[in-house]
Amino acid sequence: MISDTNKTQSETIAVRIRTLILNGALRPGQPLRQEALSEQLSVSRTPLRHALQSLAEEGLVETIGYKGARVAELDRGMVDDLFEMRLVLEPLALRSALPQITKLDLARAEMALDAADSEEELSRLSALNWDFHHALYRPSNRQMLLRTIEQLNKASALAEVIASSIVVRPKKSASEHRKLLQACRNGDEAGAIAALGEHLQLAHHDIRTGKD
Amino acid sequence: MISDTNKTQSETIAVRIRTLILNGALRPGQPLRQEALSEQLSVSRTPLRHALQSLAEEGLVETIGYKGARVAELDRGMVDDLFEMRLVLEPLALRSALPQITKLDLARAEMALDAADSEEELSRLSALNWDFHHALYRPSNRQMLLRTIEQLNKASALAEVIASSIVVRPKKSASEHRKLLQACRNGDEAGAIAALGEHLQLAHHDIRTGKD
DNA sequence: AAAGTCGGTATTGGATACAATCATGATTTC
DNA sequence: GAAATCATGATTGTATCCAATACCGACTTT
Repeated sequence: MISDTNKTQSETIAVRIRTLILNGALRPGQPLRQEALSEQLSVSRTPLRHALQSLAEEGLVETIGYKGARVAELDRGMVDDLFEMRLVLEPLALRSALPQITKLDLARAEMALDAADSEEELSRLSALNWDFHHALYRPSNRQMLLRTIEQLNKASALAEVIASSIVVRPKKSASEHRKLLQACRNGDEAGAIAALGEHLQLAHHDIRTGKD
Repeated sequence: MISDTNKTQSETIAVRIRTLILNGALRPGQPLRQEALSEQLSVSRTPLRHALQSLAEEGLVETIGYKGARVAELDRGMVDDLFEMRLVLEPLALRSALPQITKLDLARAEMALDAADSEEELSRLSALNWDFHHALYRPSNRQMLLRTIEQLNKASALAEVIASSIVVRPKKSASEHRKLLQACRNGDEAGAIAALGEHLQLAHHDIRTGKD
């Protein structure tokens, strides 16, 4: 998607750490020592700190001044918040996008679903999950809305990891996604909105039950 | 509110830059040279870059790899997004907060309003504006929701600066705020929600018309 | 013996020096 | 003469070193 030419190390490092978190290698609550991480990832502490800050603003890690950074812990209330917000914002984006959606967008969404079917790694799975949703919302051309939704999706990905609901989710998620995609193809706005709402509520439910 | 003891310079610098932006000293689109800013604020470039990154994640500045940072420019579509999101999320927070709101919260909200009446500086005004809204939403104890709303409010503050609607807004805003506060005092949920919706729509309208 | 204080160590935040990247203008080539 | 290329300057990103702060244990004092 984005050219790798401007590979500012801070960003690549942020991606790698995000991967570690979403794969469960770094568990929620675990402290992130700068020196250890920097040598493990073979970079200086400077870009590492930038990456940690980025992830902090994303909500994946919590950082306290002079004390350090930890992988974020999301309690049930936070997860409820996340999905309640997604449940009102994402239909908004979808409704705005549908009239302007192109075959290319739909193809992109389908590609993400196909790739997800044969993907095992959790971080890539959640990335593909976002690719799918993003493909459907992007035609709305509403940057601010999409930005906020993206943040919520990333945080949701962490919630799924915490809930360990990823073992069962992908299969169910796939069929829900297909149904949503089909409705979009048919230009069935009401059906698409309904499918999206269902999908989000099911995901929320599975995360809640899988949690504790 | 928060103890100043942990005054990590990055944060204090971020506050100062945010102040400069919200006061109009740094206009949207204006490039932010690291070296110039660092010597102007009497700090090294290291904490300055952290501050810029924070502001970037907040949406007040845009940063492009290896090219630099600029004060963010918000077009009409972005402003529309901001207020559409606020219009659905803030009533959510208010409704959750009202049942648990205390006299202390109401007093805090009123303090913010009183202080705003005699405040001239734009950045402090927008800070007080957020203090007021925050006081009403905080009892909901919904961290994620509040976090998102706070981001949207900060971006809205920048939008007001761009629109230069601050000259007229405060007066109107004040009465709207008073009405909202009174409804909260009376435990009138429906009235409070309505007042909040009105307030947001009026603010949105004024920013749109004042813009271009 | 308990509580508070003082010092040592580990870890983070900041300053400076260096490398990588981008932009601008001159120069060369067709 | 126009376009492409290369070199030079400006600006950002990164590494290393130093300072500030927090954590922890021993010691003193009552």
